[in-house]
Amino acid sequence: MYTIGQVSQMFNIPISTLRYYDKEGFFPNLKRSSGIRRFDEQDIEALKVIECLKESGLELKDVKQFIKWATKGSSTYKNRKELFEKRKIAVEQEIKKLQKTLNILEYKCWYYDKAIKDGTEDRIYKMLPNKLPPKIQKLYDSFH
Amino acid sequence: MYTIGQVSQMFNIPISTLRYYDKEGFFPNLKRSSGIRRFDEQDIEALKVIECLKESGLELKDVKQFIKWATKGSSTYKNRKELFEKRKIAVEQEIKKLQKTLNILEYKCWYYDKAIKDGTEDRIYKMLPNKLPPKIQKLYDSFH
DNA sequence: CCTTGACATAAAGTTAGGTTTAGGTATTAA
DNA sequence: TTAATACCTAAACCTAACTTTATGTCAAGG
Repeated sequence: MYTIGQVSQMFNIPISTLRYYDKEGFFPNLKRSSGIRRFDEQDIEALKVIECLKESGLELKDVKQFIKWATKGSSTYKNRKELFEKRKIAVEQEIKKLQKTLNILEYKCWYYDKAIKDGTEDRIYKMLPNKLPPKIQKLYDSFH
Repeated sequence: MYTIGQVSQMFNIPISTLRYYDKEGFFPNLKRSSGIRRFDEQDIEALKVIECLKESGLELKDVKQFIKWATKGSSTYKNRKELFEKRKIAVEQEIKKLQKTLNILEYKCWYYDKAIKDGTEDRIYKMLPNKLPPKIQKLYDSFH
């Protein structure tokens, strides 16, 4: 049995966050003695689940939904799988988008590196795209 | 010369967003005739810059800083490069984190796929980590 | 003359996931 | 006895990038 302060230390999560999770209903079985929260193994397990699902990029409302399904047992495996499947597709798209972003940034870095060396941007502006270094041209093409 | 409605259509950006950008000072040279905003080529160029920098994942306050530097000329190439360099490193880290997230999600998908096939999670719980399929074991190890 | 539509403003609302504040209780140590 | 801790609550605040709302101006068309 742990107090909120102990759980906070064990998981390195602010007390305010634990209270917030409680208020949001993430510890359906949390007990109290004379008003003070007492976290038992079940509550600690619930917290581990929250942490893990947050790690996988789920929003809290999805975590909540997942917990509901999990307490309903084996009839909800499909729902749970679909939840992760959807999130997986979203993450794959996020990664793709960030890789495009990275191309832009690498181009920008090259651009200003050259501007610094030349002392001016003029020579870059006058450069035809097909005269760019091959690697840079690839970057350039990837977002134009 | 364009009205706000025309610009909104040309760029597919809500009118409210354009007004917001204006209020935030992103169109330092925007003219008005009898109270109505008139966007000229310069303002359109400014908007293109905003769009491009937002594409590269910069926050509006960084976009603002960049514009300030850009109007100061060649003496700020270094500042501008550093801005992109920093953002580049941040994006690389975001991608790494998402790839870890993806590993968790792929594991979860495998897990529930198997639970659906078995009709129960029990057999997975009893499975030793070194008895997992090699690909799944790799995923599992990557976040444990 | 009246309505429609495009423009304008200021201020409040939205979202998520908390954090901070103000005020109160209960136990314990000096 | 009083001071320090650790706990409690409700409600306000935070960030970013907008969006919505309420209200108003102005010109053209029927």
